[in-house]
Amino acid sequence: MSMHPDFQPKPTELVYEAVAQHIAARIETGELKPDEPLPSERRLAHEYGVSLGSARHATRLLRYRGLVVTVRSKGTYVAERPAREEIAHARGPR
Amino acid sequence: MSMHPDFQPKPTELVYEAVAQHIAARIETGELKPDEPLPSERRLAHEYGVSLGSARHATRLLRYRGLVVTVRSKGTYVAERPAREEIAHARGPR
Amino acid sequence: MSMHPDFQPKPTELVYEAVAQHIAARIETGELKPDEPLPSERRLAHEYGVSLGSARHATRLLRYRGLVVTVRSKGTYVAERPAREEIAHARGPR
Amino acid sequence: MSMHPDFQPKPTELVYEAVAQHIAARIETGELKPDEPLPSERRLAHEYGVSLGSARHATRLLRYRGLVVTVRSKGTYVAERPAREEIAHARGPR
DNA sequence: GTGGTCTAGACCACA
DNA sequence: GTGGTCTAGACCACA
Repeated sequence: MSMHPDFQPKPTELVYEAVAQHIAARIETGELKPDEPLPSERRLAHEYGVSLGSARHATRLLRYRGLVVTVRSKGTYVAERPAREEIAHARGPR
Repeated sequence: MSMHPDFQPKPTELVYEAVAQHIAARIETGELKPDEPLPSERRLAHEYGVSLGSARHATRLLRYRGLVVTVRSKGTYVAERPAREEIAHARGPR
Repeated sequence: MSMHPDFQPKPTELVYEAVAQHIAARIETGELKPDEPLPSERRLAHEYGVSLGSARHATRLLRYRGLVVTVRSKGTYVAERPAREEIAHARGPR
Repeated sequence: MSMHPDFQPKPTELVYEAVAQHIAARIETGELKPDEPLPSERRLAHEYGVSLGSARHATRLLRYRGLVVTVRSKGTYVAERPAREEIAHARGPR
């Protein structure tokens, strides 16, 4: 169903949280680079085999966490590294 | 971003409505006078920092409201005062 | 290109008008019945091989002409016969 | 004025013919490759320092001569080689 | 050099 | 998963 073999949410997990963490990992590993666009929300929904609403919830979560920035009518982009680290600190060091 | 310092649409506002109201105010104050041409739609898009489509939507609105008249291939002009007042009355006094 | 073999707009025609008339004919023949939903605008765009904007323009036209009613977030439906006939009369018999 | 140093139409030449021939030469030399888009007509007008109308006249000429194909709302593209040669023959060998 | 039409495709509010 | 809004930018008809 999903195009991402690593993406196997446990039945107990929230689907949008699982998607968000999977995308976050793709950013962390550099597969998705700063200032590059994420796939569109429709495409993410399709790639992960989830509903459009869940894909949106996932990108909203990433936005709140500072990992991505959304430009209306243009797309959602991976945030630049400094912005991402500031946010990570605000939530406390790992 | 925009050349008009007063023009700061809130993210919740419709962009074309905000542009239309800003232009309407410029007509009201006499900055744009009867029978004078508005800036072209391309120029309005640039001045307000919006897409051509939104600028066109804004002038269409002003046309419906009787504030301007459009002549194809020529331009869009501020309507003469009587026409503007008729319309204003039809919608009821403020 | 398009899924509707009858749909062959001439290059001189307005695309959205051609799409609107083709859909109107499908309503007239009973292929699309009162209170039934039209295909979504995205689907219409795909079926007729036009952009989403043109498909939207076509349904807007049908709405103005009273042939369909649109419910936001739900879809666009074929208007009930009485409403359609009122409108047709208002424009005069053919 | 113009960005193309080679482009120096003689005062006796038709401007659009001179532009068309300059673009034809850019295709011939491979600077503009098959299936690649030409600059937009607005951009061509700017690059060659001519009016928008002259730029359009030039691309229309190239279209008649089979050197480019225009896709409405998309752009104008260098024709594939076979198509170009057929046309050249129809006009007689060089 | 204007307004008109059109493409392709993004996110948003809502149900 | 719909219609609504919006971006960016193409060619077209006309004056």
